[in-house]
Amino acid sequence: MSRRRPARTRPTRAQTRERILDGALEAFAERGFHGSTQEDICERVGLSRGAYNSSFRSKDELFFALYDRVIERLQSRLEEATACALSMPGSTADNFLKAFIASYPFDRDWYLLQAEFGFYALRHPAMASHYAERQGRILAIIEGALADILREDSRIVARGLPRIARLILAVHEGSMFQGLLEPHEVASGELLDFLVDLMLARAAPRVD
Amino acid sequence: MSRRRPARTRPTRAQTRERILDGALEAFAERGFHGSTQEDICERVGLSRGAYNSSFRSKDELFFALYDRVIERLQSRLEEATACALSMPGSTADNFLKAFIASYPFDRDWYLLQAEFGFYALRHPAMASHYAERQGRILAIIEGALADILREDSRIVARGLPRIARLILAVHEGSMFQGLLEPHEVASGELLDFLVDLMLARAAPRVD
DNA sequence: GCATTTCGATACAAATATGTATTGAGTCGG
DNA sequence: CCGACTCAATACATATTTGTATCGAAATGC
Repeated sequence: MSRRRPARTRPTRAQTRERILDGALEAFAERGFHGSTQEDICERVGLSRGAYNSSFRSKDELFFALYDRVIERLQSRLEEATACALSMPGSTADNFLKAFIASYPFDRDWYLLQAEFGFYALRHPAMASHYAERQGRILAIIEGALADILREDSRIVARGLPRIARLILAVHEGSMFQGLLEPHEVASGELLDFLVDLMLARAAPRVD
Repeated sequence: MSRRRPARTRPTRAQTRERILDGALEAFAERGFHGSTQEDICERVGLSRGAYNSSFRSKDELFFALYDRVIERLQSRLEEATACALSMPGSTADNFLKAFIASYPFDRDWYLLQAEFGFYALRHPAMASHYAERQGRILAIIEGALADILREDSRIVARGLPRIARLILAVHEGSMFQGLLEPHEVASGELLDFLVDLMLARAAPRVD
């Protein structure tokens, strides 16, 4: 059949773009934004700088492309986890919170990269609002989930959902850092679980 | 008198060293480690690269020198605050914790720099243990202070002092970040105070 | 099939950063 | 005072890194 296309021997543009982003994720996580070079990024995924420069106009453009990809993935991941956790009936606030927290990415590269984004934003005011807006969505997801699951648990809700969401986020970040620095000292999720215990402490927090 | 020395017109070596470190603190905070150049650092304090290269053999050497200076300052600051807070008799756990927390540096440059150190450590395993050891001292200070002031408050202590200290540290870091990103949304110390409220919540955190 | 276009590799040019060498002013000991 | 020495500024050489230009292979449209 003349219609038959020869098997594709060359990857599509989008595919190589993704590969470059993969390399950038690794490189940025390992060496930071300024510490990563084109060569460094390309080597990791077996491409040449030609592909890099053909796909991205500048380092900043790549950076923001990667940023969008990461945020989108996190967002859908959290939304999915929330929907899933909310769908199982009869789960307690405690269960839900821990399940939700467990859905957070405890991934080294991911954490380092998103921290990199954060510090980039802190250092470039123009970026700050953009980043804050994205972070706001994450906070909104957390708040929404909390509001749903804790509807009756007024002793929690009364403390202010937004602040609780921020606290969860803060502990997650700080805890990730400590966990990566001293893996044997801090288990992933440990501090967050502890925080949840504190928040949900029954009227009589048992002392043993 | 022949003994009389002419007034010194040239700064001592140590003084210019300190000035360079000052410039580096600013530069690293604003642009990060890799993003800062010798020129950048020197300009901020009105020195030339000659002074830089005369004072430090390499960028890494400067980095570690700055690191030591920063850690020392934090350590003495926390120790002082602890001693001071402990010395006033009759203070409640709540008061103490908040006073202690207030003594933490909520300083933008300082935070960014120490974060820079942290990520440097995460990325250079050889540095990690060194950094962790320093952080361990900070944690020990917090633990010690907590142990002293909360001696009787077993419902807190029973939860595990080390974990509490780590939680405080984690919240401080995460809270600093959020506060710098959205100053109008998150007041400095707000999340830490909130955490303390959670931990010290009276047996009946009932809301009404 | 063949011409055109696309994409990625290689080669090249320019900019930037680091570290060394040199120079001259400032300091210290006799 | 005077020579030896120290330190910081300037000038220079080197090394990286980026971005552009060019070229060849591969895909697409007629």
